[in-house]
Amino acid sequence: MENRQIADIFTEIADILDIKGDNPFRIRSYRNAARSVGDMSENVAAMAREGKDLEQIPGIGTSIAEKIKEIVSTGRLEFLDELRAGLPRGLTELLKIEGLGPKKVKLFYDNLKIDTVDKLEAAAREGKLRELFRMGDKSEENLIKAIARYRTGQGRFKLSVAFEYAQSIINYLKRSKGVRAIEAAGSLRRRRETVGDLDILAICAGGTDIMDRFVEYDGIEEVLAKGTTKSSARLACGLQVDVRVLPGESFGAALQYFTGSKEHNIALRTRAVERKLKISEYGVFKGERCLAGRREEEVYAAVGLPLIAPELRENHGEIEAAGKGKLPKLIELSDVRGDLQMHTTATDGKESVLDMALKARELGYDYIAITEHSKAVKVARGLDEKRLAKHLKAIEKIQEKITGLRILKGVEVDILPDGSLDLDDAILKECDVVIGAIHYRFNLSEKEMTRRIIRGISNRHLNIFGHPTGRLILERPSYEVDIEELIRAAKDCGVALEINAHPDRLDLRDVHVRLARDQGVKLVISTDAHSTQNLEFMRYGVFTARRGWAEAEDVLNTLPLDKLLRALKK
DNA sequence: GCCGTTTTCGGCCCGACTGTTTTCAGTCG
Repeated sequence: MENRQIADIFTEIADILDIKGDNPFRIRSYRNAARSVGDMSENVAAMAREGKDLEQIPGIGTSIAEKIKEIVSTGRLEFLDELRAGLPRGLTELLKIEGLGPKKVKLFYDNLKIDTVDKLEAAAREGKLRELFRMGDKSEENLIKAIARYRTGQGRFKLSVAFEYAQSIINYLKRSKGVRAIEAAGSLRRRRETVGDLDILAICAGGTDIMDRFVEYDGIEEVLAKGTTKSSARLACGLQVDVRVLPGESFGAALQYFTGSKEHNIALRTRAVERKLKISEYGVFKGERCLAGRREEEVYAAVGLPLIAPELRENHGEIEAAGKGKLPKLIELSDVRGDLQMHTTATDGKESVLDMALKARELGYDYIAITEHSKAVKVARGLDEKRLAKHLKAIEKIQEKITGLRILKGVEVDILPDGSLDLDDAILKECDVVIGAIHYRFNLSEKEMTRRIIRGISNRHLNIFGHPTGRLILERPSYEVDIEELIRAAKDCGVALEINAHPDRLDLRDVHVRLARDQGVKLVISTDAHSTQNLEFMRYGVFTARRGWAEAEDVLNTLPLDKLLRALKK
């Protein structure tokens, strides 16, 4: 059983209790438990079966631990069944509609027996909702719009997409009167792989026109709210953008607050309360007196902590680590000295080996590896042994034409369904870098897939396992694989795991990076570039590595060339 | 329902905006 399934059960419990108007703190406990389990890299069901102490998991106490055991052993939870019996199933779905919370869902259900999105829409269109307590025609109108958005399923956006919108809006807003500083906060600043909305913070002098200017931004489809300190709008692409204006003396506190995550902030504020302080988006206060707020560092310092990098702010142990001076020294983009996966016109890349090399040199790299597909990847015209041999010779020729950059001879060889490799050892031996990867037959059972991969990476010529889970963000889930067993096997085989930096992949993902790192498995960050432009994806891989607490020394392609080559040897 | 280096009971983060009111509940982040 996946952690996600267990988390979903607790979320449903929280939703139902919410609608019933239960104790809000009890509800929060279930939501915390859902998040905690959902974010775990270790399989909770397996932990339960092995008799491990579930109460060690943050947010899990006696009662919820018991419920997890029940779910794992019976596949059901009596408590949830009882809760469900009292309410129609569609009610919790209504909570997903923006602007609809538990109170209104209950109001609509109690008065009009509304328990589906369709019934809600019909009631709104017929003007029946406006007769209810504290409802009006405006509320109905907004609900109809929110239902339309819910139906088109606009949710989260890939980090790279959100990044580009944020940059464009910030450049536009910078030209407003009186803007002194402007920065994006939120999950974008934490570099989460997907972003739900943009939070843009600005310091402005008096008489600013930033909000007037913001609502005129030509990508905006609908203005949701407009005030002097906060405005919200939805772009045509569906992305919501919040802009907040703050006084300079609060900017650090606001940046801290709006960067989140919510869970990190709750933990930080709790720490403040223990010190008789209060943290809000305006500063750190002792009674009425403001102790800090201008800079983010001051906010953390006020509660006795060093600055915590935004990528770590998930309440995944970073506050404890900071308190003990044990924060990792996170890898930086400038630590990366080369890129170890890319494709050229020899297979499905768009540009030549020389063009890729020149661009890489421009980026300041010491080395790259050219790693074409093997023959199993037919759509990419993958190379067989003979064509690869010729290609390796061609790379040597091109190396003669370029100085200041080493072009490593590589290949991305497919691991076939039986775990054998798609190319003979004799040719793999000629390569400086051999990446193993999976590109087809994703539908094996977890057991078969894990066995396939472990057999594949056991090949003595294989150095790196590429895009280890095969997922495409928001498009395709990972194939089924026992990631912990895979990580152990990578360690045993001396194989590095790739953080594929392509913004559609980011694979390994953050929590698995951390798990691998904790086990002492080496990582590489590669762009999987299919064009010179794609080489700039490296930053997304570095973001992911940082979210996984990785330091430069965990990542092989921060090494100088000679050390890298030694490290790749098995 | 969870949690604890002052605690096993009594807390649990904090503020802005909307839409409905004429002082505030609900929702969001």
